[in-house]
Amino acid sequence: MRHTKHRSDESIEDYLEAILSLQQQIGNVRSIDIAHEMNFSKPSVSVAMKNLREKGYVEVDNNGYIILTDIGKKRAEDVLDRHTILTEFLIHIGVSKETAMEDACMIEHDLSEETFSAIKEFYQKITD
Amino acid sequence: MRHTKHRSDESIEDYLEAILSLQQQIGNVRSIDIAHEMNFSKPSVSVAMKNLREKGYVEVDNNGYIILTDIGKKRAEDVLDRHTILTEFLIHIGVSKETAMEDACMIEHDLSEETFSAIKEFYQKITD
DNA sequence: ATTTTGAGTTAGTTTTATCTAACTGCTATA
DNA sequence: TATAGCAGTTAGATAAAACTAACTCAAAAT
Repeated sequence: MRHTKHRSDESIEDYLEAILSLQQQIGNVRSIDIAHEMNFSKPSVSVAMKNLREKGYVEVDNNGYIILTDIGKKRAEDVLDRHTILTEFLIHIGVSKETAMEDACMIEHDLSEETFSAIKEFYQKITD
Repeated sequence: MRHTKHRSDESIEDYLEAILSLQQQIGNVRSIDIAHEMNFSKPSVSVAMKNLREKGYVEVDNNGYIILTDIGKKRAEDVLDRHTILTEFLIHIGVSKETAMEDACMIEHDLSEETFSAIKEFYQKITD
């Protein structure tokens, strides 16, 4: 037996999000940067990058820089987009910035497309 | 190294919530009822109940019925309360009932007290 | 030129929560 | 009364994602 609702690929999305975010901040991204950013050990990131590579989300160039593939970039942007909107929404309804960011991070992987869209539209409506 | 933000006791809370919900529906609750409700195997539930017992959340009487302790009941009610409010909020902003329930279930464990309160208050405000 | 440092990998461990298989023991039915 | 079935448990397997220890290898510093 298997639970029907999966917590789908939360770890993958966290890594992709961190990679994109780091790219925007510092340009070229290495494994070690991800480790520092996420507070994980080097081996954890090494194994995770191998996984992302095998799934076609990233490539690694000769200098060890991690490059998002098209699908990797798309997924990373999706997650970051969710993160941003959720954070803004939570701040708008009175949550402190820090908590809003933390909680957005917790739930950004779990919300269905339907719910995310609804929140997005609702937020746009109330911030007119 | 350890991630700072824990996905705290999600499984425990899911079981407690199911127990309370079943109590309300059918009265006395056995392990097998939980297994059916949650679509888990009997051994999974058996082990989980042992865990809940050791943590002081439930007791089991001579007939095999599972009783929530005071702290178990409190925590179960907390989770169910979150579940209800979140579901109502999502429905209110246009999410279908089914998706709202599913998504509430996914995020009810993760939101901070601060965020949950903010959503609760916000929801009360907009439904006046 | 040797040593140190830094990045990355490999191997093996841990934890958690699921699973299946197989057992116990009670209850009810044939 | 014997058997069948149901609830619960135990033992062992699996999977994911983290960890530490220890290695390689190249670049930088002494």
